[in-house]
Amino acid sequence: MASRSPQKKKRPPIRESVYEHLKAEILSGHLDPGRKLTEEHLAKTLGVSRTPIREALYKLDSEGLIKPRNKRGFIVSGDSRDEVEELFELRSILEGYALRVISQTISEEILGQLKGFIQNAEEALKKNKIEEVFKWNTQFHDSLHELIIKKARLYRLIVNIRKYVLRYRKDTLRYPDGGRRSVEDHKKILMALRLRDPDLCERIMREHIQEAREDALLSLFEKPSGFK
Amino acid sequence: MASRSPQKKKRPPIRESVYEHLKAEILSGHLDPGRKLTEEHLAKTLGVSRTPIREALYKLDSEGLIKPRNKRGFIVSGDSRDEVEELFELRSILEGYALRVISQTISEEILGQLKGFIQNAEEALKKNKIEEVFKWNTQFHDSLHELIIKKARLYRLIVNIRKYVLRYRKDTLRYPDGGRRSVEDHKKILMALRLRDPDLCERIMREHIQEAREDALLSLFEKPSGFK
DNA sequence: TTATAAAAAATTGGATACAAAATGGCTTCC
DNA sequence: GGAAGCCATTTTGTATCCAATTTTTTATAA
Repeated sequence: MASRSPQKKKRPPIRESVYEHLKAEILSGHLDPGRKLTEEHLAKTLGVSRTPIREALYKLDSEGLIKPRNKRGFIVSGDSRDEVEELFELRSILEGYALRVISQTISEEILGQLKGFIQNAEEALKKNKIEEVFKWNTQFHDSLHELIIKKARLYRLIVNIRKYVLRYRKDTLRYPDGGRRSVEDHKKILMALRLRDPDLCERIMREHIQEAREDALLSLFEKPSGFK
Repeated sequence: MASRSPQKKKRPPIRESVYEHLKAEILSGHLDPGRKLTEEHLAKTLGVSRTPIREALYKLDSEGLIKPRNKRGFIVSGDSRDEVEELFELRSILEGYALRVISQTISEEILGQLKGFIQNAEEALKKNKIEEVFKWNTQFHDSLHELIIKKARLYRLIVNIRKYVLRYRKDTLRYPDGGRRSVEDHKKILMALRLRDPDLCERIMREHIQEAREDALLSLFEKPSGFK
């Protein structure tokens, strides 16, 4: 144990920093859809060589965040209405099934935690603190996801998609009634979990996410004025 | 018209050939799980530079077919029992939902085609031509998948996972009754589609794939003798 | 002015070169 | 004999270089 260095002196590879950076830029909306990404430009901007840039771009491509244009670099994927719809649809399938599984194993303790998150969100709602509502709602979902971490692929899929659509959800809550309905849904989910009824759980979660989908589509594609 | 070349003289990139090659090797079982893959060795073996090798390896990693070992290259992912179970579980979720969607839009013409595939499989079954049964069963599923090609992400997910587990399915049919049961299931699926009952469709497809899962697990982890 | 074609510029794909990190074996000391 | 430390080897990570391809620009002619 003398030779084992106590602290890990591993620098993360540059390609990963680049990947995280670009991903954050895209998901935050800082890089608009349609934006052209060329290897050399990125390399110069970020001060690294093209090699790690390329590897990051390929990874982003495989996740669908950017699209290759034959030999003309990449562009940031636009979110067409259809694509957004499909993302929410996928979420509803996967998280619906996840809740079915969870309903069969969840403990009283976790149920209590979930109840707490809902109450917190409800209080924040009364005070009209939208950010807080969002925070507690996120906590609610994250806690559920943790319960299926053993199903690694399902978990990864859900978390990835969720990250991807997160940017749409914040707006959603701002819509009149959006926050309240969201909290109501979570109550229903909790109830279904308490009943430990797998079919009901799956159906309710699907409905919940489909509802979020409608709100997201509304806020995305039917903005009153200056969009994009 | 002089400048426009009549035939596309696009060579596919080497990284894709490498990717396809390695993927095939892994899925066919030619590369055993646990096998070590180093960039340089692969480069020398395949006669290309490390660059396309790396890009292929990263892609395989993102699909879970190989795993990075800190700084010690990659190894071919083993399929633990849990992982195989989860793959089939995911398939059952996704394809179940896909069938639900399909049931609402499928045409009489396609229904006729599906019926044909089933009959072909049935005849092959009578003649004990396992390869043929497998072929027609695959055709049956592929035809269904084509119907959701518009939902690009769902389609890609399904096709990818299906490719991944394909290697287990061939064995499955060899099991006594495996082929017959499979064809019976397809008949049930067709019936549910004819009824255009979304709930029934989803449930039946899930059951069908869960059944295939059981067979695969049996053939994988309870082989009578010399395995691996 | 417009269309066409050739040349120039930009950009990716692949190969190679070099540096850093990790492992494995070897030596040495107790 | 065993353990600790050091050196050589292996292998990845990044940069740079060259070739191929595509786009854009420019020049020329109708």
